[in-house]
Amino acid sequence: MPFTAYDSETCSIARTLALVGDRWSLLVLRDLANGVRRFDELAGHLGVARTVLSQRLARLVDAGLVERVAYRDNGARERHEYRLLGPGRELAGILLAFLAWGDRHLAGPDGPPAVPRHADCGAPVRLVLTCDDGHELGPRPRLRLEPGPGSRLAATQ
Amino acid sequence: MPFTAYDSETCSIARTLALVGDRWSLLVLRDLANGVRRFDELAGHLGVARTVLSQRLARLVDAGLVERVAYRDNGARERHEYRLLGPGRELAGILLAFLAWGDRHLAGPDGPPAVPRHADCGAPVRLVLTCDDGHELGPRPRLRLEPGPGSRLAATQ
DNA sequence: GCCGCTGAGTATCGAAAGGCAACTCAGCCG
DNA sequence: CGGCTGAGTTGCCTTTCGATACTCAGCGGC
Repeated sequence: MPFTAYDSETCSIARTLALVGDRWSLLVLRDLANGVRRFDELAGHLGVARTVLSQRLARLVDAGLVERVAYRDNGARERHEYRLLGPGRELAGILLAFLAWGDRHLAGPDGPPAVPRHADCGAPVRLVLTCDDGHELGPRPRLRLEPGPGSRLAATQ
Repeated sequence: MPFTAYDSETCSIARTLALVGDRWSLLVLRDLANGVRRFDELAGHLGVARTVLSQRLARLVDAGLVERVAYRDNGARERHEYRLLGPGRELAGILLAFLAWGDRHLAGPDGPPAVPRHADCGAPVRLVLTCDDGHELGPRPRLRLEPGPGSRLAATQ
């Protein structure tokens, strides 16, 4: 059965991309993961249009990746900030994969612009690809997607 | 120094997103990694507009992730297909990270729609996050991006 | 008590990107 | 010679994006 026999949109890659696969969502999540929490800070740092930021945050809140939390600065009026929830924090793997690839292929001669570290021990962090037989796969793994229990056949063709 | 002091676009995450961070590029790469190589097959399976597919393939070829190779079916005229190059195959980590997240959070009750396997031994494959001190970080790692040698300060502010 | 400031958005409008359908183009086959 | 097929390109329309301007709520100063 060729790969094209399976519905493209059912795949978890496609579903996840539909949620966060635009130009800005992952950058918003990156900033949230690094302590940038307020609307104007996000807009200023990312350079995203405020309308778009507003929509993206609403979508992320809706999907349960982010929560909107009230706060109050020293005698200022109550405002809201955005914080990662558990599912949002689990996106770290995606962000690290982007980071690692960019470091290998798009970094300038000075080296990587940013290094991810374990917040608890301070050591650099890396993603490792292993298979259940215990092989460690290198950076260019040969692998194949096979249909799982939730697979569906493509509607057309 | 707060995270916002560093230029958002210099980050490898931002650079990689600028290259493949749209609705379709990663799906094209997913299909290429699974043996779908021809323009019409890709267009049909993904449901992407042919114009957009054409642009995306051109960009991927340009960036060196994909090559355009001539082939000839039994006595048909020469045509071209698209194949992953090394840097394109290295995107597997990104695809697997999307897949894993989607399986955890967006899969239906039937389970994951697709399972990634090591092409050599057939065993399922997974991404593991470790730090250089040997800790294995769980699915919700607490980590922080710190400036690396190639970091740059933000232009404004 | 009014004024203006600030953070956090919405409104509006032109520009860019995406999608659909129709057209082109090259060569093989009958 | 005319049609078929794979691989795009062209044109047109719709949706999304981005920039600027406006709103809104409350606090602090005067």
